[in-house]
Amino acid sequence: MAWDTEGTRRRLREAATAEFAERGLDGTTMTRIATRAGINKERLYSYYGDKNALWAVVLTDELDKLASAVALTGAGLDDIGDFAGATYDYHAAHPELGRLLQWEGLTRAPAADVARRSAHYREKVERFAQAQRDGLLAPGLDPDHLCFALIALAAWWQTVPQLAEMITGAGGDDLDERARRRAFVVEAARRLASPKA
Amino acid sequence: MAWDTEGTRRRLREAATAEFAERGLDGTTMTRIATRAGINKERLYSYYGDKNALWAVVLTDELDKLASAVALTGAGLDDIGDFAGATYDYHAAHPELGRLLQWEGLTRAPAADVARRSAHYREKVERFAQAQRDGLLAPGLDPDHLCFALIALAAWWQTVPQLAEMITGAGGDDLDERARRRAFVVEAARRLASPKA
DNA sequence: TAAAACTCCAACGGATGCGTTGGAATTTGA
DNA sequence: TCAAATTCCAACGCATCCGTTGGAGTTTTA
Repeated sequence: MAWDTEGTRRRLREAATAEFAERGLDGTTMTRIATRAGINKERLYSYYGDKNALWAVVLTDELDKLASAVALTGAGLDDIGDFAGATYDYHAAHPELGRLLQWEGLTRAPAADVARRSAHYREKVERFAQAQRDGLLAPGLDPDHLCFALIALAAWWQTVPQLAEMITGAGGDDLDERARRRAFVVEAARRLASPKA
Repeated sequence: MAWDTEGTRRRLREAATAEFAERGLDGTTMTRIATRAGINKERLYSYYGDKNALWAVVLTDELDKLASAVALTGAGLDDIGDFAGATYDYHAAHPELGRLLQWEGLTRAPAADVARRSAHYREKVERFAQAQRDGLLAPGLDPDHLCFALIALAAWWQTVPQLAEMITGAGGDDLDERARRRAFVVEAARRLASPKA
């Protein structure tokens, strides 16, 4: 059997991503990661250093995936709805990233990649502002707050799934409920941003 | 010095609330709680059992405080706005609750006090449904999803403060920004629920 | 063929945390 | 006055985890 060092690295990284998303930095043990990957613990340390370094690698990787995933194309009402829907879809399909960011936020650690993420969001806000000036979106709403609210609508479900289940009576694994939630998110985004009313 | 068992209980509970909100269930140590309260660890165990039981007590307490601070009186458009505003105010003034709920959301443990919390929310949802039938709220929106979205709008700021700061460019300790956020939440809630449009 | 790189395995030292225990003060109430 | 309750203190047994180490196979490369 030929060596596959890159495969070993990848399997370790994937196992670490899953474990970190599941249990956070504190709750994850290096032994569990190695066992999950089916690789010896010694390899884990020799490739990735200590636990904190591994955490940084995992988070940076997932942020890169996010950066190249969701885009805001136009700035009309339809685009707003699409954006909210796509964001909801991404979080529903990739709950690991949301969970990783939550763990990061709760541990009061300085957020990773602040500059790039800030620029990313400011570009979206500026697009909203322009759309407002063009009369495509409701005037009187702060575009930054609107942007933030759209993300809230899309991400809140994954953030407090227990609360979502208590209120709706169904879990996020229920496909029908998931579709209803998505439809609500899109409709709510449109109502929020609509220039009428 | 006279005994003050109730004070001892309270100090332990308050210390536990602060520590749990700060570090979560796993990250918190019983020794830290006792030290923070200035009370011996043995008292902590004799009063509250083990760590999980203490966690449940803390969470139930904080949810009770929220429930008695934020009431949904009527079901008209103004009441919806007031409800959203009051919820925002409470979370802004008591960020611990949001953090506790977030920790709970991240640990896959079954939520504490599910029955009572579910009943509490279902009562609100039912009120929304009735208001819809009366034509006071927008038809076509699932009342449970609407209820969930209102909480999202109010709580999301405290949940991901780093994200809020990246998007708005100001922190939650900025009083002007805080007022703008509150105004946005109230307005957004009204736009969401409004029967017009 | 020989050296270098990769992998597995078992076990260690040090640290931390949970929950408990035994003992000794102090205060309360009968 | 005396028993019960409250508090503090120090330490224990047990478990877990981190990060490392020494040794032994296997595969590649030179």
